[in-house]
Amino acid sequence: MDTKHRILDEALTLFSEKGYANVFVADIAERVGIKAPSLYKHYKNKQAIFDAIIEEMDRRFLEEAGSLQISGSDAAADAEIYKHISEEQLIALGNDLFQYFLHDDCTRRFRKMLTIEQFHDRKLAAAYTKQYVDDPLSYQGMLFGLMVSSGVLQAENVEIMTLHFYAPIYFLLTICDREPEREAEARKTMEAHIRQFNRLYARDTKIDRKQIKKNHRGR
Amino acid sequence: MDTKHRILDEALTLFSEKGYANVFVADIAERVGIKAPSLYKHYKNKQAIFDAIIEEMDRRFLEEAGSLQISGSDAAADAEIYKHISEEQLIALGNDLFQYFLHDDCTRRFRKMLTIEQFHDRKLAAAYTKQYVDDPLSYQGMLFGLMVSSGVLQAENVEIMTLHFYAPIYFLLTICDREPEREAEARKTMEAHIRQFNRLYARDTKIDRKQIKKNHRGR
DNA sequence: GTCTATAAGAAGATAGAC
DNA sequence: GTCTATCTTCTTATAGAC
Repeated sequence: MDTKHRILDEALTLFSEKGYANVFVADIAERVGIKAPSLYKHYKNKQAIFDAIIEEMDRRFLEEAGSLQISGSDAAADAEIYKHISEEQLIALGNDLFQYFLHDDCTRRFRKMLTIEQFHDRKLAAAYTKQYVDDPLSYQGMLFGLMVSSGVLQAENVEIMTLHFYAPIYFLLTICDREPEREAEARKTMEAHIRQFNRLYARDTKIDRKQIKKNHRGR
Repeated sequence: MDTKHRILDEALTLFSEKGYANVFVADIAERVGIKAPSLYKHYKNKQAIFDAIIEEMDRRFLEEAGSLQISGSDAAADAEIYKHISEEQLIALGNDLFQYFLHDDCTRRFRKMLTIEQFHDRKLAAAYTKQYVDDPLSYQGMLFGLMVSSGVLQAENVEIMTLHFYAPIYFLLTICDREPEREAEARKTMEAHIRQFNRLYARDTKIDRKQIKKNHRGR
């Protein structure tokens, strides 16, 4: 990786941990293995580094069109799978989504950076909402629409169904960003969430009430 | 309000908008109507102002024991209401919860401040998780437990049911913190969320499938 | 492209008068 | 308790040699 790109990488790491204002140009330079003044040969100033990160990630998201997709592959392929999805497949895909958001180092650091900087100006607020609210809801809403059409799931309101699927995942994600040691717990909760979600919305599953009572006592 | 307290108030406003590092002692002083050096007669340094805010809010939350309670009143009273809750009551209480979190100026600014500073150290991360994750889930979980016991609602897993109730509300709240102009939309979504939540978990409501199809076409 | 030296300016904090 | 003046330190950024 060339110096210009390594600067962005190290800056993103630092910005995502301490926030823009608490990171000094010298800190970034040190991690790259150069002195601060050398950095100005690559970027006009500190703000230009931040802007370059935003631009780079914008480009990346557009390229992949993937951060919002459950499977990460293309929409047409997803659509076919989702028309006949099983509970286990739904869980697997929820896990993939979680895995991607949490363990792709770039998306994780970028999300944390946006979390810290989201109130700084309207552009960053809009970027956050697009990445983590509107785009995921729109893409997943399309998939759930397919599932309802094909009769796998049923709902009064598909948008709310999508919210019921995504909001808990988002919620658990923010916990892991803040306290990574809670990841195992969050993963278990997410699996239980998706199972219960699937049963609530499944077309033909009748809930066995005796089973419910038994589970209840067992805990 | 005395100067000492006005300093905290103005500092909280600034910290919640710009983050600790981007707020200068002179900014706080100016809003209070004094000069920066005068401020040091009230607090040892800038950090002490931040710490005092955290302490003050801790004290406030303990006193009210209220940020986590759906109704804001005491738990015993809530419990009685919730044993026989109707859909409209559930919505009303969701609205109250939303109203409180968004429009109590102190809690809103404090939440935004913690959002910005949550990655700064483990104490702040823990404070965030306690306030906006564990305490609400614990309190609301207790209420939903009552509702299940009394037979108003049913669920395989009450903790997940609570997550299904709270996570969408939390999600909508973060949208409003970031982009207040989306509040009206968020309130509508929240009402639809609670209605659908109630129907999904209601004990005796059979979903009318013809009605679903009709609604679906109608949109 | 990287370095050393350094300028320029900001921001936190103190001294001491009133 | 509030002010003006000032100190100190830190941080960004530039100049200019190699």
